[in-house]
Amino acid sequence: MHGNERVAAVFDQLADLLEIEDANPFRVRAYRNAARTVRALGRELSELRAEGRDLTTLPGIGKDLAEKIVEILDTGTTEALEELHRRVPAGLEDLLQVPGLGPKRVRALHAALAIDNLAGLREAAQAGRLRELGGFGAKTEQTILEAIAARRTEERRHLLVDAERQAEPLAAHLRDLAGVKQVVVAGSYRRGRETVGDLDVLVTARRGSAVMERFVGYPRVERVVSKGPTRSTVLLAGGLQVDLRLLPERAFGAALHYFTGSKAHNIQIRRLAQRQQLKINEYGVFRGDDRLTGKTEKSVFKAVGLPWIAPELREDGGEIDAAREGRLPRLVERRQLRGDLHVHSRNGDGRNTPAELASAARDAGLRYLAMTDRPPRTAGGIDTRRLRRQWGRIDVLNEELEGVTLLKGVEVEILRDGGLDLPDGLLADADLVVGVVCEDFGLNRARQTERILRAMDNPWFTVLAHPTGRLLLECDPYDMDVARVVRHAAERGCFLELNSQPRRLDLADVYCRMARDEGVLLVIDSDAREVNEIDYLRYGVQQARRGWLEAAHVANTRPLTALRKLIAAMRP
DNA sequence: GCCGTTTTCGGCCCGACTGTTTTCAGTCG
Repeated sequence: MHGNERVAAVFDQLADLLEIEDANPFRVRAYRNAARTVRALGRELSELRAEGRDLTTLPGIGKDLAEKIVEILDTGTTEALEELHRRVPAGLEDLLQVPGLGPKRVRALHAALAIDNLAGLREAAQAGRLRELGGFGAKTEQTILEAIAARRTEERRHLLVDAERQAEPLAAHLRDLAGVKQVVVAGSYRRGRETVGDLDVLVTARRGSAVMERFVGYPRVERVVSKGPTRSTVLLAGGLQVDLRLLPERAFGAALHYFTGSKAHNIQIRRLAQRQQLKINEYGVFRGDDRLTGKTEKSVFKAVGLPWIAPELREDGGEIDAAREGRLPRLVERRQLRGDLHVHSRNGDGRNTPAELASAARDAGLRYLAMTDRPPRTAGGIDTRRLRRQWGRIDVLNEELEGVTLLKGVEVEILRDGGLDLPDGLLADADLVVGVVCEDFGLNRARQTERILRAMDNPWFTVLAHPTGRLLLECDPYDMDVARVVRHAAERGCFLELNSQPRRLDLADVYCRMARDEGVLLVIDSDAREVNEIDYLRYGVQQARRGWLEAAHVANTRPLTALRKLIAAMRP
């Protein structure tokens, strides 16, 4: 662990330990807020520091935390944490991760039974000693044992695409019940985050509808965590947790806003309301005891003098100021994409022919599509004759195709030293060249950055595909100075890709926004291996929206002639 | 510990559900 993540982890640890010590809850929250700020930063703290930037200008970071950041960057920890660790055993932090155990109970366990780790907790629960403690009973003991047995001690996140495959059938199941009016999945799912922790389902229905029964009776429900008249929680097979909230119709908008979040966005909106003597909660907008509105989300924003803000922007990333000043972005939409510049056919590691892909692309509303297979390596080197043959066939195909044009592309590997593994003579004959890193992820930051910069300097280089190499929930991005790569792309005039594969979504939202700010054009590509994956473009678009991108910032919203001009301008 | 166009001190979100209370504390989101 390094850099920002290390800083955030130390702050989270400080928050946990302080909470166990019963410190001022607002002080605890300050640490958690700071951890979140650091994770969402999009820039390396070490770089900001090197640039002499005042860290206290970051939201939620004051003098004290700025000093601690510097200390953690230098030493990996902070004296405050070491000091706390001398008083609070490290194992207590693990206990906090057990569902149902919060700081109060952890402290009680430690004080009364000297329990300071998970093993000790399990032993005491099995021996039936927990129930002797005030506030604990046989049921709690049982729940704790089950949680430890199932290793349900840490939260798991799920890819947006996986969550969608659970959410949509569940929503349909609820809509099928007579009396149900609206079913919306809110939360980070609605904001289009690349991974989601759980689903928040909001439902309005006629009085007396058996919504909760319908919900907990859904066939994929594995366990009912809680069930009440307005709120229930279940765990689906596969581990996704779903909260359902049954709402009165007049509060639907307020609840939709509240449960869409993000938390940080909501706090800012409520603060704005407070200044106008208003109170906003999930039931509506209030002045004193008078309920002013709440039926629609738009009415909630309007009550605090703002236009409706797209869910993708609600991360407390400046969207409220932008809304107030009338400079919210006109976010890119899926229907504005006219092409896809990164697709694999049967000539590479895809499953369909170029003709099949072309017709699928046309059906998906696209006007151009680049075949970007990678020429196979053979014993005698790289087989470029096959690629040339494919390009020849594309010329023939384009004669026959109507409504869509195929482009002659190629995916080329960026070598360890930043060279490209195909000769310039071949690249020059392609309509576009997509560069990828597929080996040597472990280079150090300086070398990895230099490698990418050098590759971009090749005169035929067009797009840096999946620029940071991350695989969500599987593999962290390789260590690279993204800010420098973005600036270099701006100088060089080449594109950066936003890869729409749901496990990539690379570039991440914060870097999309950085690219936008630096004047770099992005390309939203499907990287499809089969016709169905062209649909993945919608995930890319949603991620782009989270990065504040408008159609003007996305190269493949341009007509083909305009796109060709952009590419020509990059070339000698 | 942070923050400030009502404040440099005094705020900082709060309601639902569970399991344990015998009228509510703790946890969670």
